[in-house]
Amino acid sequence: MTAVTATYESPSRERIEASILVAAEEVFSQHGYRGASLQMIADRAGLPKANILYYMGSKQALYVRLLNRMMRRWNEVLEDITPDSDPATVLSDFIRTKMVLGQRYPEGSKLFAAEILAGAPFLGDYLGGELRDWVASRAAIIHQWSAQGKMDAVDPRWLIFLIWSSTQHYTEYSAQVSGILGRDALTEDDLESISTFLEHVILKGCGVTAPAPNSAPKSSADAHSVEK
Amino acid sequence: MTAVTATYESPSRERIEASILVAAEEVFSQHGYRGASLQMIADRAGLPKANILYYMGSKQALYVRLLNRMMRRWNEVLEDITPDSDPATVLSDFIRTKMVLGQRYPEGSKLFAAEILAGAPFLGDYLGGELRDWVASRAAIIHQWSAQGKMDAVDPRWLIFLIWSSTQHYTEYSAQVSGILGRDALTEDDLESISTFLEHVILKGCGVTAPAPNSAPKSSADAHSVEK
DNA sequence: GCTTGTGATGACCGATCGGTCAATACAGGT
DNA sequence: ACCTGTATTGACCGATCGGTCATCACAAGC
Repeated sequence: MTAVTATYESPSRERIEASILVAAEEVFSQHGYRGASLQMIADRAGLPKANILYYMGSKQALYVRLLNRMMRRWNEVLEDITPDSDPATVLSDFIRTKMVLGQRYPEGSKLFAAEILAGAPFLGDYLGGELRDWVASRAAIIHQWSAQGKMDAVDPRWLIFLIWSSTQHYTEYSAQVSGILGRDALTEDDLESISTFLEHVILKGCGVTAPAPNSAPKSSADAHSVEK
Repeated sequence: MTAVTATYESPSRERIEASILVAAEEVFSQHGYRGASLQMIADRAGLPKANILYYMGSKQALYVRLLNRMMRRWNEVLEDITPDSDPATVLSDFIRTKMVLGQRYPEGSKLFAAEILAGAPFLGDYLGGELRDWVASRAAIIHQWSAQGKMDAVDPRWLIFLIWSSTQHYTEYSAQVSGILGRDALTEDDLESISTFLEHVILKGCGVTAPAPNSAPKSSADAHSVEK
């Protein structure tokens, strides 16, 4: 093999791989690992089945690759916070970031959900390791906020789970939500309305005082209006 | 056929059917409709595969029967509320009932979740019909509560979804929750702690005055019995 | 023009899928 | 003993599963 061509990643290859990943994410997220078939993925990608295996190696490798990609997307938005951070700003950012993430990668979010439903056979280590540490560190900071009187003395873990569940609901249960609302999909207004609602209820419910005095960088976070 | 024996439902038959339903609920909830196989169900039930078909007719009939059973369980705990009901009591009961329901039927809850993830191919009509009406009627009452100044002017639909998502999270994401907590399963104390947390945050977050700490009949303020 | 490495794919493999069926066992009524 | 309807199950069906492989197309280097 000539070194020149070997190190060169053909752009067509990248495009093909990307289309396979998109198709696979759709199928896996709908039917889970076992329920998905390479034939369905191939049909959706407009390729013969053998090509899927040529580019991805195996069904499992393709699945793991999708999971890793989703974990990477997740990690990209994990910002650092300190006990000195303003709880209102941090929690508000957290809620809105999770909402945006679920809307940006709906198939990836559903893929993750299906993996958890199946008992996390491939993500068990991640949950008990990396993610567990992330939760522990955040929980410690939230705990300090409580100790400093910045918010109610709630269990930080339950608060984190509350934000996760309430935001992810709108991507993973999109079939239920749109079925009940009688709409095909959520509109931009819906999403803003939901984000504002969650912000209002969770911040107020945790006894967090109004947003930071210095919320300059944030543009959309100060849209709260509902008050009693 | 002799009428005597024909109308008689053998108790052994009921026992066998029940064991099949239990096994099938486990497999379907983990792998979804497509990912589940009759062989897996048969093995878990300790029966030959042909018996599953003999008792249940087909894979789809078995699946639909499980879904209907879960919907029935759900409907059993849907109590009637009126605009005169106390919001704190109703919302508190709602939260705790949903938590108990998820713990009592974890496999059924996951089955439901997998069905929604797959796009609700079998429950589409239910979501857009019966359940949609249920949500609409509850939303109307919650809206009246807001108008009467009993709580903040939040969108009732988002509130209902919030309670659904935050409670179901602990059954459907049990693999994630226990992985992060480093525990095999949630304890009784965990469940009480979570229920109290959700009650606190959601009621306070919606501007509802807190009810009695226990789910027992109210003691403080307007002790007005809600039940029929 | 021949070689070589990469991309592409139909044909095929054994295993498993949902489902059918014939054979068998068995209990109750006559 | 015989008949009849139910219960049980191994064997089998065509379809599909994930995966392999031989073959072919094609562009680059010699």
